[in-house]
Amino acid sequence: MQKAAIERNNETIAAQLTPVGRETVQDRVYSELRRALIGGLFEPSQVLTIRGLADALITSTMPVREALGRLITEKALEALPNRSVRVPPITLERIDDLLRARSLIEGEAIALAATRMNSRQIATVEAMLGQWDEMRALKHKKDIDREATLNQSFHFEIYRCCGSAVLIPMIESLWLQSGPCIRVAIYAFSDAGEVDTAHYHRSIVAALSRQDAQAAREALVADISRPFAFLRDKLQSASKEGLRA
Amino acid sequence: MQKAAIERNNETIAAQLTPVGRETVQDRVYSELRRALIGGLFEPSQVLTIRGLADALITSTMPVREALGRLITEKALEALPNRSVRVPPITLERIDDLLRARSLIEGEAIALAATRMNSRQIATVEAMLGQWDEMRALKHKKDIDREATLNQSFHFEIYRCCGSAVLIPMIESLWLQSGPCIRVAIYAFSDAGEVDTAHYHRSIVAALSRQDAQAAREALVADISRPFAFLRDKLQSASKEGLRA
DNA sequence: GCCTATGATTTGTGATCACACTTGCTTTGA
DNA sequence: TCAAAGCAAGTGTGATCACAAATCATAGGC
Repeated sequence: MQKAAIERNNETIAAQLTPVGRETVQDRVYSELRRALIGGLFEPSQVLTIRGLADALITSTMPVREALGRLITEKALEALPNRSVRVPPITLERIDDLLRARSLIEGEAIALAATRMNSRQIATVEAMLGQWDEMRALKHKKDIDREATLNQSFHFEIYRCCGSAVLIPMIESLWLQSGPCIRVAIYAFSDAGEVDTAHYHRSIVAALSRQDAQAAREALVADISRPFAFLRDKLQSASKEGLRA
Repeated sequence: MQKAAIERNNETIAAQLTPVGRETVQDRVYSELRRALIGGLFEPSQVLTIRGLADALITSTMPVREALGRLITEKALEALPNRSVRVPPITLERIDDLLRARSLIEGEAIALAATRMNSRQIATVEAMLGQWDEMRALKHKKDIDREATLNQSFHFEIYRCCGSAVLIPMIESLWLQSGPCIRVAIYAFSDAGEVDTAHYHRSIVAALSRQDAQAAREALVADISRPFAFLRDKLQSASKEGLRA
């Protein structure tokens, strides 16, 4: 019987080869736009055009328009009555609204994670803490993008442990929505001698490692509140300036 | 100066005319599919094809594929690795997951609404309660669709008062995701002599009218838990049957 | 000089076509 | 008789075209 031998042969080949994956152009465009939005590459109120993005990404309009449609439904972008699309502007109400939603949902996610993380998973996030300190020690000209990426990985590594397939996409949507706002705040931070972010992360990890859900939630809320509060103050003083002028 | 007169004239005309709206085909397709999903017209695990839907809706494939893409990003539909799309199947984990998320977010929304609703808004939902009783009294062959629609209006009328532009789309997404599950439960309910839904709604309105956020939240959670719990039991006994067979 | 109207350009939307991949059935060969 | 190869129908994806609406610029009139 040849069959079993052929089967075995195929299996050894399969073990050595890594699946090639069949990502569509649309998926790549979508991911790229997500990355740009969370990273704050687009500024609030900026208008995006299908053809402009298609040219920038070197594709046709088709994948771009579908990606834009998806981003609009998750409120990462906004469809104006003129049918043009822009990244949502920052308002005081929106900042408070986003912060409340993020505290609620990410708080719930981390509380769940606190009761479910095993020691290996905790070790992973602890290692990321180390990475963070390391980068900080080197202090190579404040690489904001790397810091932001690491921060994102840190949070989502934890959220993934909550075991909820419903909450995680919602958190991603919230990050997408708050991305442009946060980036504005981060830049302002970096000018105004920022406070120690690592401190909050350390208390999060500490709470997780002793399975203290409530403490983890509180530490997380403190962590994500900081840039929002900063941005809030900045916006309020700016609007006062505007009134005075 | 004619200008002011013309302006006035235009305004009086504008006051009499109702905006015609420029809904695109894509929007209509999207709304229609949403309605179908929340209403449970599609059953869990059912596969949907672009061309099939386009034929059913009498349009081309273009609006349909964009609408499907949007529904996939909000997890109302599921993209299989084969690139075909289906409505997500029901599992026990998913039921618990959805119920937890809905309790959390809709609970927060109603708690916010409880502190913000004015007497006119409360009167509106009270009136809906009356409508409900009325329909119930007539008892015309248990019009499940009308009941479901009224139930949806009742809930969203309240949620709209929470004043959060972030929470409401999330709630809509959750209804979209739980629509197919709920419908299965509702049908089972109607077979198994259902309990009094109106009771829960009455206690919700009572809590709202005395601005008791905590009581409103609890009543709401009890209301939305019921079909989920029912479905959960049904699924568990079904899987036991499956094992026995 | 400022406002209004007319034209050109840009932009989103929908339809159609071409292509690649999947799926299911039929046929063929051992 | 059964399994594998091959063929055909179906399906998603991306590109291009046609059209309508919006935006912008320029010219004309008060």
